[in-house]
Amino acid sequence: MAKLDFSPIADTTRRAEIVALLRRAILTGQLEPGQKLNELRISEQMRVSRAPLREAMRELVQEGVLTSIPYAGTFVIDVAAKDIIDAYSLNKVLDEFAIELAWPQRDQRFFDEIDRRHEAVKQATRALDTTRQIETALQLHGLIYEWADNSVLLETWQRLTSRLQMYFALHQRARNEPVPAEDVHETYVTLLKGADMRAAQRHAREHIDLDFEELLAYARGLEKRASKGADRPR
Amino acid sequence: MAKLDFSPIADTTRRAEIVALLRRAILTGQLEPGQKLNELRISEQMRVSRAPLREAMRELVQEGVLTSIPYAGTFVIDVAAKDIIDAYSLNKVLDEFAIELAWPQRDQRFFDEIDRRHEAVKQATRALDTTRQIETALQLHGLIYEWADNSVLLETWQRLTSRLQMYFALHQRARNEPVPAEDVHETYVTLLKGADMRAAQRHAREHIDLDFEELLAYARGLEKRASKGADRPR
DNA sequence: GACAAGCAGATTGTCGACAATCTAACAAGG
DNA sequence: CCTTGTTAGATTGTCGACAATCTGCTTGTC
Repeated sequence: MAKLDFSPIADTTRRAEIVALLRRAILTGQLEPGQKLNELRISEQMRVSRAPLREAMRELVQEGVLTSIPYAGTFVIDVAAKDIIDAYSLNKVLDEFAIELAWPQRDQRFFDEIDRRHEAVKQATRALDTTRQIETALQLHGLIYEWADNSVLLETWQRLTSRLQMYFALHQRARNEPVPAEDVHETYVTLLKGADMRAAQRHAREHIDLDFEELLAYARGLEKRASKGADRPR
Repeated sequence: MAKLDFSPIADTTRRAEIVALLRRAILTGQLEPGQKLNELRISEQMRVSRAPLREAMRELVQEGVLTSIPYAGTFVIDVAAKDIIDAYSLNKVLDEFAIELAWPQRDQRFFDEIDRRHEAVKQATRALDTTRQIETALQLHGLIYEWADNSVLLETWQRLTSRLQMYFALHQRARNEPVPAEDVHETYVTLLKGADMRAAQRHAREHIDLDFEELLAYARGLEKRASKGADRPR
């Protein structure tokens, strides 16, 4: 028998598709922070009943990108500067741990995959597709978590990533500029392929801090105009 | 005006109550790993329709204590030795981080609270209430996370805690013995109140490793009899 | 004009019924 | 005997309607 391994077939429930649609809308910033999600309106737009929509929303609430107030509504989470700081500082700690775990696990497939993902980032950058650029950059970053062989860690990082992606998307949307054309991941990739684990860990920190400053500035801007804005939860 | 701060009123949705009921049943081991949750049966027992029950299940799936396979069912997660190892090793890293963050935040309320929680553990131990003992011990442990002032970290730890509580409960149930009467938390509490942060971090690691060995032995037992057992997902 | 009571509309939470899918048992064919 | 096709039963996924709750406006009273 040919040794071909099939990937699991796609989820065929409406719920799963709704989750994917909503998540995408939130993480790309099409749904703004604080915005209320009207069940009836969305269910009509998607041509779905409210039951699977509500279940999907429940998932996203637990995922941390939505927040729900009984009998009031479900809202996209608000983004405060503190949230971004918190997420980033935790991300640093997790990164260091992930690199440590993944380090001895690196194999040929790892090196192939890192190049593949790096290439995807560069391609998205050239195409000026900011949304895709964020996605691919996070996927590149996620490689060490996938190789760390710690399911809980991977899960944790994926949750964290949801928010990071959202923050970055909001940031990009806000400044409304073309993204940097140079390749900021070159060093990171090189170090991950190298022999000095400590160096890789150190760089992960510094590299993160780089983007962080910009993002934080944006978050501070958010703080200021937090009072106005219609549809917000109390 | 008297400066009295009211606590938020209780959630009044059936969904929230169902989540609490199910979570408790799972975390105390009343629902065994791998067991299937029949929606119709449970909804009839709880005198609730399937809609809020299903929403509750969706939350618990995202929380990581249930797993769902479309059109097949929702199951209590299986516990493998690797899962316990993964959870614990991540817990170590998070503990170190939490202590670091919480350290400068310690105030009188912190010291009062740590004593209060420590007392609760001792009381549960004296009462031979194993379930409560696990709960209170984890609450004591969670103090540093609450004081760390990092919402993402706290959230992450709470998710992790769900599983730890489940693992411990299963362990206790399996060995079916009275719990140790001595106070294993004495040193931990003392160190957290002290002045040497590094020592506290070091102890957190070692203390964890202590319980860990026992738990892991139990997990290995689980591995062996993994093949049999009826109601399991594939 | 200020304020409380009450009403109307909109929205969320819950329900019971129906549709889609899976599982297991059985029959038919090689 | 093994494999494949069929079918009945059980279970999950989805729907449309109703109940509970919230919000904002109006009304009446002082």
